[in-house]
Amino acid sequence: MNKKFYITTPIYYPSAKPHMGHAYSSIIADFFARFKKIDGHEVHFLTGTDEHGLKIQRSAEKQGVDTLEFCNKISQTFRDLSKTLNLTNTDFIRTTEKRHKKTVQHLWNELENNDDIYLSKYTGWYSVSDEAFYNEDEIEEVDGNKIAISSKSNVEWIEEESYFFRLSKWQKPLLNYYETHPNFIGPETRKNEVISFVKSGLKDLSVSRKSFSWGIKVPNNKNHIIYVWLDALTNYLSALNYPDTNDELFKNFWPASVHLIGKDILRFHAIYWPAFLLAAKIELPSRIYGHGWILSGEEKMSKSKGNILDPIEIINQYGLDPLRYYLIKEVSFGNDGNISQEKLEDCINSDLANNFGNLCQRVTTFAIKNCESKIPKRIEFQKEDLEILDKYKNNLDNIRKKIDNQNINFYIDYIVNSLFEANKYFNDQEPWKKKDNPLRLNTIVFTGLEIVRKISFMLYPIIPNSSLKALKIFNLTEKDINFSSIENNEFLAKDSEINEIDILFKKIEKKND
RNA sequence: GGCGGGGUAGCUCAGUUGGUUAGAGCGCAGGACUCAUAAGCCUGAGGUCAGUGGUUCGAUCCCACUUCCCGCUACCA
Repeated sequence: MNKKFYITTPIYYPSAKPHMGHAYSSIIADFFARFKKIDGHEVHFLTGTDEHGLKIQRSAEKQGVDTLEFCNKISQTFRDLSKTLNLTNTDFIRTTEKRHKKTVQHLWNELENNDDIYLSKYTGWYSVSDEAFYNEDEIEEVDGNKIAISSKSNVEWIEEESYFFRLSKWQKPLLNYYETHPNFIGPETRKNEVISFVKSGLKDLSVSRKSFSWGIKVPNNKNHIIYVWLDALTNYLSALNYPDTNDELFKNFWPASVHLIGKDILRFHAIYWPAFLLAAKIELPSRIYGHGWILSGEEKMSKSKGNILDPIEIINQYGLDPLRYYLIKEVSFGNDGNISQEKLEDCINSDLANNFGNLCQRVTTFAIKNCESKIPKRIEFQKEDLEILDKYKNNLDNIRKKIDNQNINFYIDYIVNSLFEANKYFNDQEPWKKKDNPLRLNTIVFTGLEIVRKISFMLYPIIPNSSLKALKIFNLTEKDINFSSIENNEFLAKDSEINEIDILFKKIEKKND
């Protein structure tokens, strides 16, 4: 039986068009999905859109369009983004789909039957203009009017009937779970935040709303709709056809291997979600990972600052793979990352064009000119050849381990180092001086080609299109890529034709200022 | 305010369970080569590892204080 891997992105809230943060989450998820795929796993990779809630309803009203039509349109832009980013997602779920409603209502019933949901009243100081509730200590009285201290807007006392989830009951089980499953939340600092939050005490959670209608109805009370988070989180299950636990998808892929999310929604994933699952007696996902934000030059991107880097525009200008590579390489995974167009250009020139692209080119061209355009047949490895080739062999398990710990930076640093070594190898061996020694020349060329092939395999999860382009040198295609085969030093078919390839990455001409 | 993380080369960041000359990439300067996208390779410049005090034979790494930055501190997601 194949090993299974189930990874999810957040489902995106389509109240606005996709931005770099969405692109980042998706690209990273795709990286893991592709890596696991070439490492022999059966992969389920889910992304989608979260389409309920007051904000969506209002946005649609504002534009005077039907709410579902509004969602259809914006959800499509996210579907398009998946294409643009070349994601290998195996499904795309929308919370407005029937399959999802069915699952959410089933889960609701489970929770209610287990006495984890009860009907009560929600009370609090509400500001209509802020759309927010405030605590007693966040308001003050001025001229007999209650106002919110932070925004100075009027607040009114609201009492609304609401269903509650007994979150408080799960405080101890959650803490216990965190302790017995130290890898449940990553990275470590986020885990600490979550734990300290839970330790500070959990109140029951209001899980229904009466004030608006755009959502999934509470099964036995049509006046209420289900709180968006209980709704949204459930997508990870509905995409596997839960509650049909005999369904192949569910049997194969639950519990999820990784829910990849941004740090801003960690609480919902690391506290509410596991609490819901515990209450419904469903197994918990293996890992929740909250990555950082993508910032533009130290600041959050904002229109007024004019520092927005729109993923689509960047891709149109530089291409997809450079963006994928840059985001994965330059952002220290787990932390916030500062990106800039200038750094992106530097990265393209030094890493992709000069280092990887040029390596492919120099080795290939040399082989074409000196080995009759064929992969050398007669070779005899020497110490220095095996030294560089065997290094890969000895690192595969280590790389797998690092990937399972989401240590993306290790992975890409390993590749970059390999590129330096490869270029150095070719330099030191000086095959252009070995024209009177065909055996040696052939061996060096073969070794060079093997290295290009190994590195191209490793680069596939990061820059799939470029990797495949490079592999055309050897007539290799996607189905040939196999991570384990990196330890094979004689993978390439000897005596087979070598193809000339176009330049992989064009250098960016930088402006002089 | 409380809890947590952090301040390391011009820039982005690693690292040290305390031990002789503190690392990488980019950028910068010089050199040898020429297969290659004037790419690659070699060498070098550049840091009082935020500050002060303490523990220690010895601290960038441990402790205390100071200072600056950031995150979390429940129902907008």
